[in-house]
Amino acid sequence: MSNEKPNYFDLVYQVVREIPKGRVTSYGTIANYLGLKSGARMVGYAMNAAHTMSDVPAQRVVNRQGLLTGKAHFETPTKMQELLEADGVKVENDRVLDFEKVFWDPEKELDL
DNA sequence: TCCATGACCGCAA
DNA sequence: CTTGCGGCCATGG
Repeated sequence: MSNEKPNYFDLVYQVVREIPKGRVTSYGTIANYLGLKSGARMVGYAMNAAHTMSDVPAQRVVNRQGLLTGKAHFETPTKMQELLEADGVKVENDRVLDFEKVFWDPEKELDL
């Protein structure tokens, strides 16, 4: 029988893990890359579960505006910003600076 | 088993 | 220009 259980969570983790250091992406971008046009919500939900994973840099995943919407879900509300700055991404007022420059598009950069 | 919510995004009025 | 609503999958009570 086809046990094809497409765990979208796992798919999201895989993409997030491929995010290069110093780069960030958005939920919708990942969702779109996986084929979930409007499944951005589930991507964010997957990040919530990603807390149990250590290989999933959820701090590199922000919303479409570059706002650290999920910073409140980290160990500390400032942990996300700290991690991003540690990666070389500058954050100001819970927002990623030069978001367009650090933006990472899997379809363009990972698509080989 | 059913209902409601969630780290979102896109479109319409 | 701003505001409001629907849609996607999964989890919890």
